[in-house]
Amino acid sequence: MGIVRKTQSVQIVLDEFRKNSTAISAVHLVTQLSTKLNKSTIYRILDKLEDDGVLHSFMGKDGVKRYAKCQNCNKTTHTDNHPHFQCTICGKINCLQVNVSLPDIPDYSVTSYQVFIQGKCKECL
Amino acid sequence: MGIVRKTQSVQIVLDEFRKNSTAISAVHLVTQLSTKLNKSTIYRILDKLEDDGVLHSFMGKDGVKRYAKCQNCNKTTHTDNHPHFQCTICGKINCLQVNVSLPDIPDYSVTSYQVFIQGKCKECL
DNA sequence: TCTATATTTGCAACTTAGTTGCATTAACAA
DNA sequence: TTGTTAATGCAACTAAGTTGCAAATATAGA
Repeated sequence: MGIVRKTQSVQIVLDEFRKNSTAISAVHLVTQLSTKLNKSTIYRILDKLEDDGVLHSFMGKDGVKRYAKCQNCNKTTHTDNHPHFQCTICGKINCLQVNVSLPDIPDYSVTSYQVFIQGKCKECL
Repeated sequence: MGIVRKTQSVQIVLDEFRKNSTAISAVHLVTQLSTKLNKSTIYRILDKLEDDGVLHSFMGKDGVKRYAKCQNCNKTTHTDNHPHFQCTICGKINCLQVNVSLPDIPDYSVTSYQVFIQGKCKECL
């Protein structure tokens, strides 16, 4: 359904993404905000913010869902063909501002794709 | 530690991958083989087969771990820069025999990456 | 500003994927 | 054939995420 009311809870969640440019896991937010917000509330807000195109989500190799701010997305158009990069040293996940293009794939019609990269980030190199 | 004994249980699990060329989720195997094998056994065998390079694993958008046969992998070298394709109609996930290459990424050193594609497969088009 | 209404929140209980410790069973080398 | 060691089953557990419902709160309209 998306966000319909600008509640305090929504502001608190959004503040975390303003502070932090890296992707944040749902679990991390739940523990981080445990004194301010309830678990269910956080999951529900994240869902709605994703609906609205404010955030986008992806699964980590660990099976934990992560969210990051969308750059140029809204409710109808979501451009998420940018890769996510996880540093194997510090663990941080960032959205990369590069476009990965796929080769031609016979017998399949592609509608969307995600790229997940592992390696070392500038700080850890 | 990898597989050290060719037990019946290992054969039963491998048979499922012989029957099926698509990726299989851990949960699916657990229910499929519930009369023959215990849940823990299946998870442990999958882990070991992945260790040995017989299978490779990846996370679905649903947070469920899936496994597929490796083509040219062994314990030491694992080449998994082939994409996984999930059909949005039939839900099946296949390994594509195409190589996706990444553009040059400044400030990062890449060690591995995964590509996950959604769309329609030949059968469902 | 006040009020009615519909959305949002907190809570507790639940679901589901995956893990662990331990006693028993089964491979397999000698 | 047997002793050793890995593999298995079981039951209990963990951790991420979901759900139903009653109470709280944002907001449109009076």
